[in-house]
Amino acid sequence: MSETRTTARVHETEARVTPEERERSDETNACPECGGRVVSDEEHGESVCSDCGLVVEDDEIDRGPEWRAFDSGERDRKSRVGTPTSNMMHDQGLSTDIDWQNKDAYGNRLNARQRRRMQRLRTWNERFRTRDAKERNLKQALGEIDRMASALGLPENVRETASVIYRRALSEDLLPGRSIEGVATAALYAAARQAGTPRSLDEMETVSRVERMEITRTYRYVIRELDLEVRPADPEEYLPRIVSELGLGEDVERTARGLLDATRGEGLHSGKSPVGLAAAAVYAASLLTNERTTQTEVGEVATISEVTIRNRYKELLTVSEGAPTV
DNA sequence: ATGGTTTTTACTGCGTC
DNA sequence: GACGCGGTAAAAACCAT
Repeated sequence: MSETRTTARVHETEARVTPEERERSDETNACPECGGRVVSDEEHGESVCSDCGLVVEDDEIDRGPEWRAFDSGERDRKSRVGTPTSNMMHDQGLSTDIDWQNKDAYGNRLNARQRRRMQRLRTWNERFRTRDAKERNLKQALGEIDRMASALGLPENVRETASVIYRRALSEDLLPGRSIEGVATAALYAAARQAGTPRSLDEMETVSRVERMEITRTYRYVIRELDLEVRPADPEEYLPRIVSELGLGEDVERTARGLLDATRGEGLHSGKSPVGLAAAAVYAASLLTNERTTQTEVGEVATISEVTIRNRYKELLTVSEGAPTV
């Protein structure tokens, strides 16, 4: 879905043309036949040459009132100029509303047969409209997912997964009451974890437009409702990124991985934040391999406090004492 | 809502460059 | 003196109940 760029621009905002400008521009327009002056005939939506009568443009939209009006009251009633269309409305304000009252245009009551008919029309009209709303919703969400994913440097397949999750959430009606942003973020968060390239909540928070609490709440909700199975993130999955962001070498990563493996069964990992463990492992490994870095630096790229790194890395080293790694 | 656990914040002292 | 590091206490956040 990467190449699906929206090619169809909805509507270029049309420059408003005041009647005066139209008059003026018409003056300058020459008739292609006889070279005479072309004037616009608003009443019929045509542009006509005043000399030879050639109709130059006949498909203009006539924005004028429907009939001639002789006084202001009549003008109000007969004008067909309504609310301007706007891109703020997803359908440009052009969708149809079918009145709930069972009356015809003259205010007369409809008979039973007509009422049933109208009821059916209402139903379908509503169905089409909500389908449109979902499409629009999806479009926005996918854009959002794309934006966040690239900000976090997440690969293509994660975006795929995220959009699948989002689609499912949408089709199971999980959206009402929740923000598009929030669900999109939750979907991406889940997708990243499933793909083995997790991003911490802090990172998600920095690229998302919704705040942490909503992300977690929505995330839990989505996971539960869709029965997504997400294992707790493995600290090792954070290693490559932390290491590379610090510009450390391959053996640091290997050593860190060794430390994590060596301590895996010791109950050290459970209940602790995976990022914290990973950060600590990297720091410890940097000591072991003499590729120095500082706790502060590691903490920064992993968004973890130095205190946590200190606590974790001491545990890592003492527990893995017996089994020297490399 | 509550309590237990983990993480963060803020502050301190020590040693080194 | 700035910096990296270690430690502590209290606050905040998180999670299961």
